[in-house]
Amino acid sequence: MADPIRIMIVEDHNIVRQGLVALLQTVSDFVVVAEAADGRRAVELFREHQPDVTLMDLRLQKMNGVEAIGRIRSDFPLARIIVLTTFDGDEDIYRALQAGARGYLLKGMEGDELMDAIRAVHAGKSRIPSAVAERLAGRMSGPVLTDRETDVLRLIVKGNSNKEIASKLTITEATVKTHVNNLLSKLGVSDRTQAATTALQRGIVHLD
Amino acid sequence: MADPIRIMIVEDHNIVRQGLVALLQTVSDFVVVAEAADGRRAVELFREHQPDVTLMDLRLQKMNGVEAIGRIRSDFPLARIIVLTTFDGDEDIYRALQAGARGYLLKGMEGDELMDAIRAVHAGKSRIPSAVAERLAGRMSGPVLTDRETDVLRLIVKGNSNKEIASKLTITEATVKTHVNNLLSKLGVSDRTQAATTALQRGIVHLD
DNA sequence: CTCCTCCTCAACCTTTCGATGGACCTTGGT
DNA sequence: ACCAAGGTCCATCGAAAGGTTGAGGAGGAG
Repeated sequence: MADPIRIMIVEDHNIVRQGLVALLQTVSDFVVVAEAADGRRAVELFREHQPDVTLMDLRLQKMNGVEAIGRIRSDFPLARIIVLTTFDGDEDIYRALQAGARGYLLKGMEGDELMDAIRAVHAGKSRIPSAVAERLAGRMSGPVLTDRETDVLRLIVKGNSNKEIASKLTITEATVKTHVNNLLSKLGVSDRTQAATTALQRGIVHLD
Repeated sequence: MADPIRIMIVEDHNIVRQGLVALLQTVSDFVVVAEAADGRRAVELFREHQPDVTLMDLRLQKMNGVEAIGRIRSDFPLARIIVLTTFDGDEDIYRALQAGARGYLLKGMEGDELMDAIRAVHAGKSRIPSAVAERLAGRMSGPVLTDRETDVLRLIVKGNSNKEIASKLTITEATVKTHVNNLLSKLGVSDRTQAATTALQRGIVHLD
């Protein structure tokens, strides 16, 4: 038999992570060599163990999954990382793949698919389920928010008025209104409350 | 050795559920007798297997966890159910305990605590971590939204204007404004967008 | 019965939003 | 060098939202 696949698991919910470990240990050619509960620790442990495949959730303490992927890949460009998350919205999928993830799995999938994906990614392939790929395509076709618009959107979600946004970005309220207008049309909604909820739904911003 | 504790797991994410099963199987006096991926199935399987302890997530397809708990407890008042979730906000904790849950655990806790909780609840005790209990106390002290206010809040989160809300509830816009005003002061916010985001954060309503 | 809460509605006023049109500037392609 | 495009910026105006006060009816608790 070939060498086992050495796996690192990055997941902030202890019970879930321990469950994943137990699940993967039931497969003879998998061995979990490291576990991390947050992004910073993930980067450290990757350096130390250099696992064959890394399973990474995106919502993490201290450093989010996307940033952790980026840092790991900048040190180890061949790192094979699979995102394993509970669908955080189109935007997160896109950013994770941009950062260098080779696979993107949803926790709702079957354990078998997880095993397959680990083997596939370990063999140098990538693994994007069609359901995820479709969302990605949708994101591509849709309009992309500019940096400034994203700034404004983030402040809207936090409950700021246009005046407050203007103050925080040191621009006039009129300018904020322009950005808000562009946001609304790009997001396909008609007011800021809808903008906030769809931004959360699509994962463009998060509540912390 | 005593009889093993017969456990049912209700969790919509397959991978997480299978991980939990694998984790619990590592303990000799636990045996997982049923698994459900949604609330309806949970009620069916409880009838069929009548497990000693049920681990239940709250965010489920077809029937949410709170409703499933209520139905199970109406048929089996002695059912011992532990909520195992990723903190959905104060409101869900309250509703789950109201519905008859004996324990409320967060997925971020250690596996040991899960095992302890299962044994404690099986022995007829209850298990509410202090972190959860504090939030519960906070909820108690805070003002409680009326039914109508909750209706309005739900429609606000969906992005409806006051006029649209009035139409959908078949009341006048003036009345809607009254409810909105009461909502804002009860939630301690100053506009509807903040109301929407804090409602999501506190788990009073959910995005689907 | 009476008190209290909730739901309902109205009038009035102030502030905020959203829509529109146009300015300047940088960037990349011709 | 040019100009086309997109991003950021700003002003004005009508519409919507929020604040305030007041008030009537229905239903439950004491």
